[in-house]
Amino acid sequence: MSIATQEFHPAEGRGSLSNQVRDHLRQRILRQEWESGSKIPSEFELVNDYQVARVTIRTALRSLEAQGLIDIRHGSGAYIANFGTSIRAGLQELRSISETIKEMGHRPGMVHRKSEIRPVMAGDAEKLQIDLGENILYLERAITADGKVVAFSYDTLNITGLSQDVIKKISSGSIFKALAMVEKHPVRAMSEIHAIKSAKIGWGASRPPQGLYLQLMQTHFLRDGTPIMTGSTYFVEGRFQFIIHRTI
Amino acid sequence: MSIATQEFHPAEGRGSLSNQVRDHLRQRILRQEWESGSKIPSEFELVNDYQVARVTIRTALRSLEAQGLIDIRHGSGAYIANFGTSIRAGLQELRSISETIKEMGHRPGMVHRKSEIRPVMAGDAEKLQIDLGENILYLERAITADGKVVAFSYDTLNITGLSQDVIKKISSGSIFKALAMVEKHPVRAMSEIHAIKSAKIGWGASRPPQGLYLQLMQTHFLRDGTPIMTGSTYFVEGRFQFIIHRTI
DNA sequence: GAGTGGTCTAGACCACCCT
DNA sequence: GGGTGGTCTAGACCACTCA
Repeated sequence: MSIATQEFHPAEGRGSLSNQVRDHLRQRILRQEWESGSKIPSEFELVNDYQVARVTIRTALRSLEAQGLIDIRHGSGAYIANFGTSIRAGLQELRSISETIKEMGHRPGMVHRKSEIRPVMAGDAEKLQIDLGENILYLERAITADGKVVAFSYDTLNITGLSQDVIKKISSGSIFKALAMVEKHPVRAMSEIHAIKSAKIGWGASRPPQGLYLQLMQTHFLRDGTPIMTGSTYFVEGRFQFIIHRTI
Repeated sequence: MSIATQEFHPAEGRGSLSNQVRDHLRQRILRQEWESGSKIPSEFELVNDYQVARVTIRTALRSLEAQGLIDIRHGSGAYIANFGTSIRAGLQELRSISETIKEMGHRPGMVHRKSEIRPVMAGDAEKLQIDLGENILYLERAITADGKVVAFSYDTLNITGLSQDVIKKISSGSIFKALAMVEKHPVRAMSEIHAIKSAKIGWGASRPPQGLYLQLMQTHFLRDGTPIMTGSTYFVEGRFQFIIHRTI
């Protein structure tokens, strides 16, 4: 009948309505409002609860299915999927890694190893659509869960137009949060996926001995299509479960 | 104005209308009806050309964007993306690998190394939702492009209810084609993605010396939700370009 | 300001599951 | 046959781009 655990208040500037519904439902799922394997309310019930069109509910549900959180069965309903305690992420969704780690019940962390402003290199200049010689911000970071490294990230940011204050925040804290402050939230990314084994990637004590990673080579874009960041994130094989729901 | 290169005839049994439109547009793109970087017709023009609703056109275009074939810019239009000659595949789309290789202008091939009927093992029984002791079809295949191996595949098929004839076809030719004959087309798959390095994977002369692969551990499902096949495909790192379009 | 893509709505019809 | 998901339509309004 009613929306449990917490009210739903569609808000300005929090993304599309369907994404707001999706995020609300995701929280309800991750807080275990429904047991694993059990059925969530039907689309018609959700339409009533959230007071939105059915297509909007469906878009949200499809997205949750792509994240591996629910399993939709034609003519029957949508069921909570099994997703133990491993940190699971749907690949087609652009989300903060730290946010995902937190939602999955682990303690996220971030260690900045290097952050420097220097002229852009040729390949990155093309990807960021800026002129050679312009300054960029280069970052090397490690992302941790419960103190253990899950990924190493090497990124190049287009900082033209950003204030010193914002650049400082990016260099020390969360990139996404700092960019959000100045309305420069990345909304999409094109990624290439590779397997890589190298002893040159990463640093520190919790660097995996075998040096095996799932590499996401990506460029992030703002709403207006401007590239804002390009680089590679190396996920330590086995510490992060990437899933993908494939359809015809 | 009109639909170039070839007529569009929506047909029964060829999937949803939006997928038919998507496939028709994909062919037009891959046949280079438009130059790289140039603009394709607007949504309103396509609505007129294909005589379908705008939402249907949009669904098709979004799918092509996810495949990395076009680049959609708000307020401006959809443009043909750059995708050289490398074999590129969008991960979220469930397609025949051979079909993708062919469409990208290469010569696909398949080498069956092993195919045997034997009792199912514990892990696979659970994934295929069948009882322990039931017979399955186990396959080991190599997928080639221009004679060079791009992937090794180890799969277990649920063959309950399949005729000897169909099983024989599966064992020697294309799984998808054989299953399509008996209306058992897989329509979706849940995949886990891993990086793996192992000398035990693959066989033959064109096995990569470094043994580095992108592993897709997947289970395929029929339209009614029944699992039909489970297994792993190991893509030789560097010979297949997997991309993914990520959005908020 | 005209053109274009982004999103949402309300309603319709169909296919499928279950009892 | 009633409930549920899958798809499509027609129309609306908004945000963005570009001349």
